[in-house]
Amino acid sequence: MPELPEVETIRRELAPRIAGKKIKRVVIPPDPRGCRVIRRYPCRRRFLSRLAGRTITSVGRRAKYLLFDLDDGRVLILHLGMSGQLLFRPRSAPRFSHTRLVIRFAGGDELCFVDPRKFGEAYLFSAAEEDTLVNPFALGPEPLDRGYTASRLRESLSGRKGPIKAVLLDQKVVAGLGNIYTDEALFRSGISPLRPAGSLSGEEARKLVKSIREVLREAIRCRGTSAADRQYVTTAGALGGFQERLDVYQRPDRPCPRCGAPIATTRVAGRTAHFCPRCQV
DNA sequence: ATTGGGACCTGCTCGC
DNA sequence: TGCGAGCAGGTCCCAA
Repeated sequence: MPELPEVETIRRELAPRIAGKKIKRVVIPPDPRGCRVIRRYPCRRRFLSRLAGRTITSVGRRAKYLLFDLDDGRVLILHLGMSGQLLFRPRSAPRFSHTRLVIRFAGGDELCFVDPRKFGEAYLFSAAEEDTLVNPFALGPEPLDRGYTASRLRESLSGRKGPIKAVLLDQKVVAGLGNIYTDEALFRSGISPLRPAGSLSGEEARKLVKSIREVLREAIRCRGTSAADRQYVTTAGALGGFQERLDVYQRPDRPCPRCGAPIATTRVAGRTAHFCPRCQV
């Protein structure tokens, strides 16, 4: 499940390889069952023809979204959804199954968007839209930005009665966290995923922000988490490394690394939450 | 306004 | 061995 560290890893790999490259053509392979990868754009043909001939000037990231800035002022935005992979390779290689979108570059390389579960999304915003829709996805603050502080977090938690994990998963509150890193950050800060969000003390909010930042930075250093299903890979198809360092995520019944109690699971906001029932209160 | 749950998807695992 | 049920979850949408 690509979350902030996985998307950032992909961005860092991609930027030096494709910045300055010219797009020859963008292709959507035929899919008899239909594919809705292009979102909020009225015409598929127009979407594709607008990209042909453009040069990618830089590759950015906002939360879990990859931003490809184009030389005409537009920006191509990709979200990997649940199962999305972006694979960079020579065009001569045989096409992967579940390929939803292919960006072919002048010179022969291509970037393949492979996405079995079809939750991935592609957007094309114009310069004018960028001006007016500064934040088209209503995303909250980036947790790794300097301006992201405990008081900022506490402000957004105040009065909220929902479980803290559900609130952290809300991209309007803080942008870029998913199921893996909310579990890991809550474990590190000793807070139960079920705690009412508004009940966190200032000290707990401080610890939580510190844990969120630490776990995200470590995961980026490890090039992301390839969990049990191995759905996340880097642009070269390599696995990440942070799965070796997970304390609680996908470790039910295994001993808590801090106290040895068996890791428990529960259901929060429709997802499985993993936590230590002794350390996290 | 906030919160919970279903829909969207497909591949995989599990139990019978 | 085969089959269906259940599960995985990021985001959107609707209802309470």
